Amino acid sequence: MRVSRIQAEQNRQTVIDVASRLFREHGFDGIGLKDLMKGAGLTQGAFYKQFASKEDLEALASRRALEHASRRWSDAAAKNPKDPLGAVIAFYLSAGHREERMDGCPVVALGSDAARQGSDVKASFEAGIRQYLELLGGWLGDAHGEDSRDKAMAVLSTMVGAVVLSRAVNDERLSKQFLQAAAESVRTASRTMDVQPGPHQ
Amino acid sequence: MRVSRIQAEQNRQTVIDVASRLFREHGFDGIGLKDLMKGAGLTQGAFYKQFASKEDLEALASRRALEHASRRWSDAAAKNPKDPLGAVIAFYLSAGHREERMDGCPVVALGSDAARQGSDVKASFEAGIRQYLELLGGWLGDAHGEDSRDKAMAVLSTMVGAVVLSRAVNDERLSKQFLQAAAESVRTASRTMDVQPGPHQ
DNA sequence: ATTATCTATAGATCTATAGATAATGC
DNA sequence: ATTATCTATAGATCTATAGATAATGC
Repeated sequence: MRVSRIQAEQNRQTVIDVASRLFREHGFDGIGLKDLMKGAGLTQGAFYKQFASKEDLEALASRRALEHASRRWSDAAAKNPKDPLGAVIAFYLSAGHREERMDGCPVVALGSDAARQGSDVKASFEAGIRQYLELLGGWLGDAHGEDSRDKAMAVLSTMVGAVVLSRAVNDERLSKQFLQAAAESVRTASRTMDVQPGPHQ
Repeated sequence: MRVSRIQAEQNRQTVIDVASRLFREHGFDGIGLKDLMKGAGLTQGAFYKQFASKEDLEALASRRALEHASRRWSDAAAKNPKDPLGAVIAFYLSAGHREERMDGCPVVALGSDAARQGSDVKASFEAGIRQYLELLGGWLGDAHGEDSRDKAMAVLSTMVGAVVLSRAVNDERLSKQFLQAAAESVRTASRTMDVQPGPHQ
């Protein structure tokens, strides 16, 4: 029954990957250890040799999910260096992203849940959110410092909120409108920054 | 053990009120029927004479929570008719609202959870969200129709996203910045509307 | 007679632990 | 000898139902 240390480590990574997807799909409280382990091809008994508790895995899986998410932003930006923000908006505020809860942004999928969790889970979210902000700040006119950071925070808020709202309603038309209105608003806000240095300095 | 029809109806309403708060605090999956009923001073056995299922109560409690929330917006606006949007922003994007998960905006507290629920819960959210939009639209320059609706959707997205993000991080400073940056952004967006009719029309 | 609520329970599931097993790593 | 995983289980909790009880409503 025992496997090699390398295999064990790979199993551990698989569990984290699987959990990062299944937590997004079902919520932290919506899926049990048995099904999480089954998703990685293991049984529940193997869990506690790898993780201290379910909460431990929640924090690790959140970190993993947010790392993937910000890498996705970087990748989209790299493919469209002329308009990195536009590239990110194009997929983030799309119906496709709205539908892929399991692989989509973890802030949208688990943001309400994260607010109820302990500081380990929140630390994972905070690290990922800071990464989002760093990327956005770089695309929103980098000379202004404070100002571009505030703008990045407002833009991230708009993006996250729009997808949360688009997933919380039944009406496809209304749902789509949230995504489109947010995209329009973010584009306008970023253009305003380019043209006009703003009140600060 | 039997109570009057009037008392029974009041008990039912109490259960819905209690659930609207406890679901926001713990999530739909984070609290059981036993504790929900105990919160209303009843036992679990009384539940199924009043509600068809837990999901049924989830939908009713969501509707109740959103009704209270949009009434709170109306009340804040009524107390400050010169600047209704400013009044709503002042409490919605405050540290106080961030802390009161149990009584705060249900879209923030349960938005991620709602995305995983059935169409009854989503219908409750949709109705409440439409009410939010109607209020916002009225405060964002009413002559433009389509345009003010898009603006309302973007503003609501920013507000919801900012509070979700402010609750998902440990760092108080970062958390507060999300609220402040969103407030600044929404104020700017609403001012832009007043001064300038926009590209449409 | 009806019925809102109670106690009790069925049956499933949850997190976590214990002990067995079999392959690794020394 | 160590240990990653397995089966099995403890003890708690979950949703939902059954039957008893006692007060209402006719």
